Amino acid sequence: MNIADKIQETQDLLSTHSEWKDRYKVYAENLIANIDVIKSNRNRFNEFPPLYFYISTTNAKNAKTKLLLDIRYRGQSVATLKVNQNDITISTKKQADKNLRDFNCDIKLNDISWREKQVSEFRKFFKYRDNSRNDNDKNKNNEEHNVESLLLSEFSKKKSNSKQIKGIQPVKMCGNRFGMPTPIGASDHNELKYAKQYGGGIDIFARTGKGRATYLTVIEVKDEYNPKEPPKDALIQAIQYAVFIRELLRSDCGENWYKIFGFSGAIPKKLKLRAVCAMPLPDNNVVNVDKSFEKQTYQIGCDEIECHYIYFKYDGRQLYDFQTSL
DNA sequence: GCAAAAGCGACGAGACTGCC
DNA sequence: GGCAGTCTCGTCGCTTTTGC
Repeated sequence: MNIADKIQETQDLLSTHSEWKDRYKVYAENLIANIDVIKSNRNRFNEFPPLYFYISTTNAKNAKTKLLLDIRYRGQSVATLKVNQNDITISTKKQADKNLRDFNCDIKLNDISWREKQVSEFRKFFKYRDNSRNDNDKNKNNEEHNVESLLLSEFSKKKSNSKQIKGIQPVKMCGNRFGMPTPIGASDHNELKYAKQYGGGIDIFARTGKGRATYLTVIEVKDEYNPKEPPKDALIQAIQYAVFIRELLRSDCGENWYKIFGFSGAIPKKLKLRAVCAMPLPDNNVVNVDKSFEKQTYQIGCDEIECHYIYFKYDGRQLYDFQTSL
């Protein structure tokens, strides 16, 4: 099946199952209603790399009375932050076992105040820890989460002279990292499924470009170069998610989502979305990596999807030597 | 408890296309 | 073809956090 067929297949799937339209309409209304409360609560404390805040659609929806943020290290949840009118507390109840197993962290926090000394020790522990995980890990997904997290940090930089790729900013929810959900499962490259609220999340959702030429960009991340799963497979997955974003923006609640994604104007008549595969290349430079799809475009009605790649080197700790068509 | 460093919002300049 | 509109990026100054 070629890419145009994959796009058509995704569109057909989304029009056959229209359940998502109402659901995403309600999500958008809830998110917009809570933006002020999330922002004002979020302003009460700083982020502390290499720990980062993540918010889910569910927590954003319930933020009115209590804001819950997931604190992640290398993309893995290590604590939960609770913010309400009276206090800011942090807990590792759910994560303590894995914190010890994966990172040798034995600091347990039991819903204690954010300003306690123990909490600053918890932050310090991760700040001065070598950016790696213990070897007993059976779950390979974690490497992908780390690459994803490192890419997000890289893309979030504001000073252009320290950025590997200029003109890119992740879509965030009031300053928090945010996994954009979709109602489709595209992770099995053989079969696309409609998955209701259990669909795949977009690995990295960003705005790329400058000025008027700023486009929403779906980035599918892989943690290694695997000939059995070539860049084009990851690209197709990104395209399928981009088709969903296109359908979402062209639905009743599209204008709301466009605002949530960081734009202040109206949705352009001709909307351009970008789909990107991002993956590390092997060290030995032996692989003649596929760039054939660079800047290829596919029409969906008046709109279009443009294909790109981001390749880089990854040594298990950091990313370097970026190459991109963006 | 205080000074230095880091985080972060506000605002304006620069960049760059979409639309008339 | 040109300019208005709308982004990213740079700078500034305030706030939070760290380190001693």
